[in-house]
Amino acid sequence: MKQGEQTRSNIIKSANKLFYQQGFHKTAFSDIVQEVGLSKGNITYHFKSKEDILTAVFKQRIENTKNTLAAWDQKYPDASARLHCFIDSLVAGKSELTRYGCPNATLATELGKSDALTRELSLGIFDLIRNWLSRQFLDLGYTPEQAENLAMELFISGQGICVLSQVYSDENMFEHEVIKLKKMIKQN
Amino acid sequence: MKQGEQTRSNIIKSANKLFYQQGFHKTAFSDIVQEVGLSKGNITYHFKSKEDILTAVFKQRIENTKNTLAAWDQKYPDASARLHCFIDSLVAGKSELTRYGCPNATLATELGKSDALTRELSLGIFDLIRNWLSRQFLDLGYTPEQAENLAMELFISGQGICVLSQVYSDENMFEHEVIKLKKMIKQN
DNA sequence: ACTATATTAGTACATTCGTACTATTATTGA
DNA sequence: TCAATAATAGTACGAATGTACTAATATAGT
Repeated sequence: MKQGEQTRSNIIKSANKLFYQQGFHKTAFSDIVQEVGLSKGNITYHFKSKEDILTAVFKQRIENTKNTLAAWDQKYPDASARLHCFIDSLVAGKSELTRYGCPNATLATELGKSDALTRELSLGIFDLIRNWLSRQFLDLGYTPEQAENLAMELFISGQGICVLSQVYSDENMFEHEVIKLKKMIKQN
Repeated sequence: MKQGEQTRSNIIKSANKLFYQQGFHKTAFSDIVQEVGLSKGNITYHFKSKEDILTAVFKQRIENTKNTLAAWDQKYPDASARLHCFIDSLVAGKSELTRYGCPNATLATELGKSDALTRELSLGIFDLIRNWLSRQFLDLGYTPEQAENLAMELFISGQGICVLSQVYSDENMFEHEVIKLKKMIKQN
C-alpha cells in the first residue's frame, strides 16, 4: 500500500516535469515510463491512461499552489510582504520560466484549445492565485473592485512577461518588469 | 505552375488555421489533408514534411504581419492613431484570441520548448511587432529607451490579457484592459 | 505460514503517425 | 501536337503511439 503511493507520487512528479518542459501532446507515454524508470505495465496499473496522469498532475499542482499561498499567509502578517513573496517567486523562477514559460499557462493554452475537463482544472489554479492576489490588495485597504483590478493587472503582467521572456530567451526581462510590479504594491 | 501555387497557398492557409486552433503537435498530417480537401500525396508533393509546412506557415505569418504594419504606417501619419490601430486589432480579434490565444504566442510557447529553427521564426514575428511599437513611441517624442520600455509594456500587457482571457473564456477582459493601454498612448 | 491482494514487469496489439513510392492526369512550352 | 514536367491521387509501410492483457513478485492481514 505504502510503496504504491510512493510510486504514484513519482509518476505524477515525472509527468509534471515532462508536461511542463515538453508539453502534453509532445510527451509520449513511453517518455514518462523512461523518466520514472519503472515498467510500462506498472504505470498503467496506477493510471489507466495518459489523461488520467494529466488530471493527477493538475490536482497535485492545485494542492501545491494552495500550500504555497497558505504558507505565505501564515508567515507574513503584512499583505504587502505577501505580495512581495509572489513577485519574488517570479524572479526566483526566472530561469525555468524563461525556458519553458509559466507551467500553468503553457498547459492551459495547449489544452484549453480542445479539452473541457482540463480547462476546468486549469481554471482552478488560476482562480486560486487570482483570488489570493485580490485578497492581498483588499488587505492593503483597496475597495473590492480596485483590489480585483490590481490583482488582474499584476496577474496579466506576470503572464505577459513569461511569454515574452520565453520568446526572447532573456530572463533579465524579469528584473525590469518586477520594478514596475513592486510599484503597484507601494501606492497604498 | 499557377495551379500549384494556389494549392500551396491553400495548404499553408489550412495548416495555419489548424496549428492555431489545435496546436502543432496535436494537428496530424491527415488533419491537414482533410482540411485542405486534397489527397495526401498531393500535399507531400508540395511539402515534403509536416515541419516544412510549419516553416511555410511562419513565413506567411511574417509576411502578413509586415503587410499589416506597413499598411498602418501608410494609412495614418499620426503615430498615436497607428498605436490605436494596434490596440483596436486586439479588440477586433478578441473572440478568437479568447478561444485560442495569441496565434504567435501559442505556437511560440509550444515550439519554443524544443525546436530551434521555429524559435528563430517566432522571434522574427515578435521582433517585427516590438520594433514597430517602439518606433511609434519614438514618433511620439519619447527617448529611445522610453520608447522601448513602453513598447515592451504594451506588448506584455497584450500577451498577458490573451493568456488570461483564454483561461477564463472571458472576452470582455479585453475592453477592460484596452482602456489602460490607451492611456499609455495619451500621455505624450 | 498462508492466502488474498497490491504491486511490478513484460508482452502483445490495434491504431495512428509521418513519409515514401508509384501511377495517373493536367498543364506547359516548343 | 507532342514530349516534358507539374500536379494530383492512391497506396503502402515502418515506426511509434496509447492501452490491454497476462504472468510474476512483493506485501499485507490473519
